[in-house]
Amino acid sequence: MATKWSTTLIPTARQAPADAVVPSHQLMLRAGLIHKLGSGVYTYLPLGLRALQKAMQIVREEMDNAGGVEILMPTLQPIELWEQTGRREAYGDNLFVVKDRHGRIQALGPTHEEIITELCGAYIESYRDLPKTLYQIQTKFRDEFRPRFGVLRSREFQMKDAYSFHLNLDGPGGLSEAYDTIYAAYCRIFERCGVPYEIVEAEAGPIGGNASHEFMVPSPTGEDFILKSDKGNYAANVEKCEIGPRPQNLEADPTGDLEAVNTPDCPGIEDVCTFFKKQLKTKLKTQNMLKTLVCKAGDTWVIGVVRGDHDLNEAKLRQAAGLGSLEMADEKEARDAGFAIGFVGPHVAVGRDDVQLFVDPDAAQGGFWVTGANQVDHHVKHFNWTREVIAAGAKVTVADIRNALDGDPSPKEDGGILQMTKGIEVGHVFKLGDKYTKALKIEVADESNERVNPIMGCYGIGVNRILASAIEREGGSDDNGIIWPTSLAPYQVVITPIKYEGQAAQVADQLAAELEAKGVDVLIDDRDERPGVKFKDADLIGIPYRITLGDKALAEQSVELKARDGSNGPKGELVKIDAVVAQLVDALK
RNA sequence: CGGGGCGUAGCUCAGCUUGGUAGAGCGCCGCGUUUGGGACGCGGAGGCCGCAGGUUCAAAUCCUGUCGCCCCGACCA
Repeated sequence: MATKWSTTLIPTARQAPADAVVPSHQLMLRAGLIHKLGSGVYTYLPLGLRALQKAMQIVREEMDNAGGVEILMPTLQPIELWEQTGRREAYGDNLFVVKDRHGRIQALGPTHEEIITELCGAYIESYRDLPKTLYQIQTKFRDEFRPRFGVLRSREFQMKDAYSFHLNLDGPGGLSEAYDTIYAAYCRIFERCGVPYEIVEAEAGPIGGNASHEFMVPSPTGEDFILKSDKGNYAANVEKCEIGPRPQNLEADPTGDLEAVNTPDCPGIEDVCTFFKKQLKTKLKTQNMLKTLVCKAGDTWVIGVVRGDHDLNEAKLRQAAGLGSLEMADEKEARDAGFAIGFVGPHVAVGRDDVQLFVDPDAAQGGFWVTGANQVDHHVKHFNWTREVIAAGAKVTVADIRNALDGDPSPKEDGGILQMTKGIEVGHVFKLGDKYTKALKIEVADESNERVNPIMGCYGIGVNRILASAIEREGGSDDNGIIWPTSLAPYQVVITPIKYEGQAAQVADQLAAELEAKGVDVLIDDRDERPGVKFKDADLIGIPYRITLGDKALAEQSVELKARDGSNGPKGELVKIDAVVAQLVDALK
């Protein structure tokens, strides 16, 4: 049955609440798709739910096509599982934790690797049971430090998460095969949803190599930074993006004698520059400073040096050091170990055999450098690599350890230049390896009856982000409101009688029934409102086609058909009543 | 968690500096006139001025605390 506007709940608004700052958020509120209950928590109203369900159904169909089987796992998860995999710690405050009446602690699932792995352990015993791909579409909870942009970063959201289990990485039934299959399914999903997307390489994790890709919808409101080569053959998240070869020169001559400068209370790069300008009346640019970051891996200190205006990429540093894990050092611990945090310079490595020193090519240069003096409240100027570090007996390794920037050379070494854009992450595929099966001690018997940990892949899609990005996309909205892709639109057609009575009401009901019989979702605006209000609302909620029933057209046995995207002209076209259903069904294919 | 800002009608906001009967526009209800792109007139409803203390004869307004929300930043499978 077609829905009558008067019976459903579509609270449209002329103005968006002041809270909303990005287009999709404002329009989802104004069009009555969602209602905010608290920070990062939203009710899906009828229109929003219908659009969400359309997206879910597309995801479901394509996951099924890709060989996935649907299950539904609990939101409430025993904290012990999270402790066993070390992720209670790793997830930290982002994990919602609740205590039940018996004092047992549970996590509200932000993702389900632990749970699916436990499930695998319960029922999958032999290589004969593999491979297996299971998925669910479910509400996830993350205690985001900063929810924002409406449903783009909320604390409670809909996610499709899939997990596959395998004995091997390669070959038939291997992880890579499932990965490629789901990768292809994702392409179909986003195509069907009508959202433009780009696939970028993402941080690979334990397996390394090409083990992770993100599906991004290009948008200025995206929170992820993507770099693309202008040659079109490379795209990566900034977390992962490699930079092509850059010249280095550690042997350059000093610019002067090393000189200490008293820089009280200036631990940061900006602080020092400001201090130089205000107190010393000397101009100092951030790119003339060396940023020296202290990281720790086990008993070894790993020090990364990048130019003051660059950002250290911890994953790159970890790889350069050949380590499995690495983190920024605890400040107190580092101080106790003799690092003047905030005032560290590369020459701190001199005479210490518990320190590995790495420098980014852009920082491995001659010229005028200011850096920490390895003494609180002091910096040095005229720092020189050869004199201060190499001749002093410390070893330094030059490596790509900083985040890529707009204009950097492409790692493909083909003269390509990296360009930075922003994107909304709507999907992520990831080869996990045996991280979880190992941590939870899940084993299956292989062909020779050896007990082995299966390897896993995980594959996520942010379903409500699909909706937001459909609105954020180029052409997803105009001054009048949303313009839905037909596949996601809550209704494909809205029938707008100028007055819902007499012949107009009859024709409206009849057309609605015929369209519904053909599988088209129809909304009838039966409200007693002025035509202008109905038109504005129809535009705002973004239904792809509007059939307008007015006296003049009806007198000619016709209706007006107007496409929301303007594709059949600003005024639409006149279509005979007995032809409009066929024409619409055709257009909606 | 650090910095900044905001909580007054369903929404957008004024009023606060200089304490003295709580306001506008939109929305809502009633009546009438209207009826092809967010109509008009008249009449109305609706607020513990986020909450709790304090100062004062008197607090939306000043002070303290607290909660909520937003923005920027650090952080982030």
